[in-house]
Amino acid sequence: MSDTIEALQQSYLFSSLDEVQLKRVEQHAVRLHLQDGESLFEQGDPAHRFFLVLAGQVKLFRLSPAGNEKVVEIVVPGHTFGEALMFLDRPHYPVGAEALQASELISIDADDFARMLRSSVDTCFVMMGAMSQRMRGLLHEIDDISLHSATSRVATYLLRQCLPCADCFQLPVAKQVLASRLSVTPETFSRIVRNLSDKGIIKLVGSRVTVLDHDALEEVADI
Amino acid sequence: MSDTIEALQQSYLFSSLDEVQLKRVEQHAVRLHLQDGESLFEQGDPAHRFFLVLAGQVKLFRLSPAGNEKVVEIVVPGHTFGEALMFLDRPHYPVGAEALQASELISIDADDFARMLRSSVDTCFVMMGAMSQRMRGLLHEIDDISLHSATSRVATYLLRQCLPCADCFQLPVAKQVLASRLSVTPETFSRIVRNLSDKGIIKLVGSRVTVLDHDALEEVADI
DNA sequence: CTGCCGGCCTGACAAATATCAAGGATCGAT
DNA sequence: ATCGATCCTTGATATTTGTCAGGCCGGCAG
Repeated sequence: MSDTIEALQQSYLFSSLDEVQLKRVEQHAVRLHLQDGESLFEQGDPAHRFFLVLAGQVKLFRLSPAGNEKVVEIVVPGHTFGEALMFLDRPHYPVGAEALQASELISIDADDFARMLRSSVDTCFVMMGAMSQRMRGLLHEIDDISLHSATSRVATYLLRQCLPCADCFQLPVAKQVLASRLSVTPETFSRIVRNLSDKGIIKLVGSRVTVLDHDALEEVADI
Repeated sequence: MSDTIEALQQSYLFSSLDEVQLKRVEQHAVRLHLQDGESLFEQGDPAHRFFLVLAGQVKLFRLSPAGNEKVVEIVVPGHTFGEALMFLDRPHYPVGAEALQASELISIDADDFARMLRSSVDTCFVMMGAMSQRMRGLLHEIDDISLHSATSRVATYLLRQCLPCADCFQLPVAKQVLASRLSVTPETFSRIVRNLSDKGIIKLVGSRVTVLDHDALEEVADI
């Protein structure tokens, strides 16, 4: 079995497809490599393809008219992006995409995939489940931005990151990118982190974070 | 043909269903009436049903731990809400819902509708299109909140509202609700509107808005 | 080694927005 | 018409966060 098919199968979006369908997807799929900092598409470009990340990191971001950038999502290996657009009439990417590291992607033709979807209700349901979850995520973000302070957002983020490991982890991206993801300026991010350090709630060395006082951090997060 | 079926047919979500399917949906559908201010469900309630608004207005909102409220959407007749949840595992409403006026709704059983969806790929596609659009809306809102000032948001809202009619319209909801929808406090909303009035860009009498200087408003909106 | 560059931190300051408190308008019910 | 409740507006003040400018540090090329 081809490399590409194997990679596809491991992503939940394609998990309900049978052999024939997968082969068909593969025929319209293209592998591509992005260098660190390379742009994949710009906000507003017509959207004929969607993507699966195999390795690396890709940031999705919106630009303000003034040129400010808000990172909406950081896509990591195993995840897809842009697939929800194929159900719109004349789809355009609502965000820009740029690699944060050297990255490997598979790019899939949207029209062909949509045609194929018509023969797999199961995959439609997988798709709808995925979209529903993403909507929940977006809603949560709106909630976060409009009902919580910058400090609370940073604290919440730190708590989430330290869930899997025991109170200690690496920030997965540059601080300025993270700051944008959390809708604060790099300066404010730096100050908030410093504040938490001063209070003995966390320790930060480079991009290595240690949560010292979990309860206090939850207090600040104001969940 | 029954009242309910007729109402369903007019909503895009059900537009691809045939007679039999519609009848089936109808059997699990319930009409309900809400009084002004009456709550439909609370944030966190298990979500077994979704809704179609026939008349009135329903606000969807999130609550912060401190009890602050952010209006996420104001649902008007012909539109559905809550349907995206049926693809999640153990769905809970991520928002609360409350009538802003006396309202008429149809409530539809989610599980039954989902079962029926399996026999109508067309409707799946309608559904996915709707979800995709809603995601675009949410993304736009994130953009709005994090990349634009309160003034810009208010101006943008006013511009959108005056698109259909010629520079003159009624605010569809109480100002405090609108303020929350735009993620500002009622006080700030009031001040912004006053500011625009003082500059001769708009005129506001009660809830009747007249846009006097369209260009200037676009300037402020900073689209 | 040395100097440069990018990312990050810090301080002083400015701006936007929220908060608190009070007064005024509006509308429906009596 | 009057009363009361609710919504809206306004002013004074506080807070949060952003902006600008400069300095620091670490990695990398010369």
